[in-house]
Amino acid sequence: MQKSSIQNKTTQVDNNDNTQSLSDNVCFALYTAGNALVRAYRPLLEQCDLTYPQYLVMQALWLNDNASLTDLSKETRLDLGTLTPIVKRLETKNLLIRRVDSKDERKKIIKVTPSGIALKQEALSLKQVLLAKVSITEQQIDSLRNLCLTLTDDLNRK
Amino acid sequence: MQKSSIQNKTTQVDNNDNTQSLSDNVCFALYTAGNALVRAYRPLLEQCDLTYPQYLVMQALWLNDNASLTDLSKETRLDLGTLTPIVKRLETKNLLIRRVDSKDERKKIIKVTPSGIALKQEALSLKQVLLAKVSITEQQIDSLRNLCLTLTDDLNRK
DNA sequence: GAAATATACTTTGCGCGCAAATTAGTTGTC
DNA sequence: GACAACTAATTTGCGCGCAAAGTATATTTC
Repeated sequence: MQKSSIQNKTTQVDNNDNTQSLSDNVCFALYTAGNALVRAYRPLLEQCDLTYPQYLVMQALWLNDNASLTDLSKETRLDLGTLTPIVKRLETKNLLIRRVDSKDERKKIIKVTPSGIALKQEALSLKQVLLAKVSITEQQIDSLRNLCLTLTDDLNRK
Repeated sequence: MQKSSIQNKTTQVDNNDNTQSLSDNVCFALYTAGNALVRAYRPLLEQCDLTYPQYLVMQALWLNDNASLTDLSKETRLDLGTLTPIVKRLETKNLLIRRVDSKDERKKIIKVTPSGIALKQEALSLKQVLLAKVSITEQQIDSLRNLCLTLTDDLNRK
């Protein structure tokens, strides 16, 4: 249920810190991998004129069009304050339109345009290009994915 | 050596995309976990008056003081253009000083101050607080760490 | 030893990511 | 139907993260 005692391997009282380099830290590894991912995606997504977060939003919409901003926020796990300007930029690129929900005028309904739909195939194929650079097995990728999802839920809890 | 053929499970030519939600993507999972990590660390690091990247830099220095900016950049995997302002902020917080290397006046040597050293114990203990929220086993954490490191190397290669 | 090349760091510009404050519309309570 | 409480989206402020351009010092080449 809870983490086991954290100081049973050394005689030092407080510093059970066997860290020799930052790479010994999950946190660092995770943080760095996230940065590397976005960096690696950048030149690929450039040909679609998208940033990675913009790409995420488009993916969410390709799966679930006509979502409200709040819906998108839940799906992408991005803050509303982050999402608003991203969606606005995608609108100026003509990939989606935002209209007020007539049933609830606080809500904005986001709808992909034909241009936005046209981008789908090309953009989604980039994932294969990226994964081709990766040496780990599909099983490991799956394991990585699940560990990340669990960790995210753990960290978001309370 | 290389990824196996990518279209042998479906009859569709191009869209072997069985994605039902963003969570089916490693990339999304990784990106989200990185964000969740920084978000979860924020309130903890607040009592040290550090951001997560600033914390990373301090950790690097606690392990290896008197490093040049380029050394720090390699250790933290952060761009020099990212690092410069971070280190400046840490200097205004009196946690480190920057001085020009007398042997090579292009280099800046970064040295932790006594205040910076005094922060070490408290700051490093925060990791336990964070990990206590996490439900995955130590083995899984280790596996996650290694997968992230491998992935990072893969993505940074070429 | 002057010119070309390389290296170390800084600056600029832009897009996040998010906490906090704000605006506007909706629902609940009386 | 007025007022309070809530919800949806926007705005503001700040610190990244990094590509690209700029500045200064070192090294190489001739």
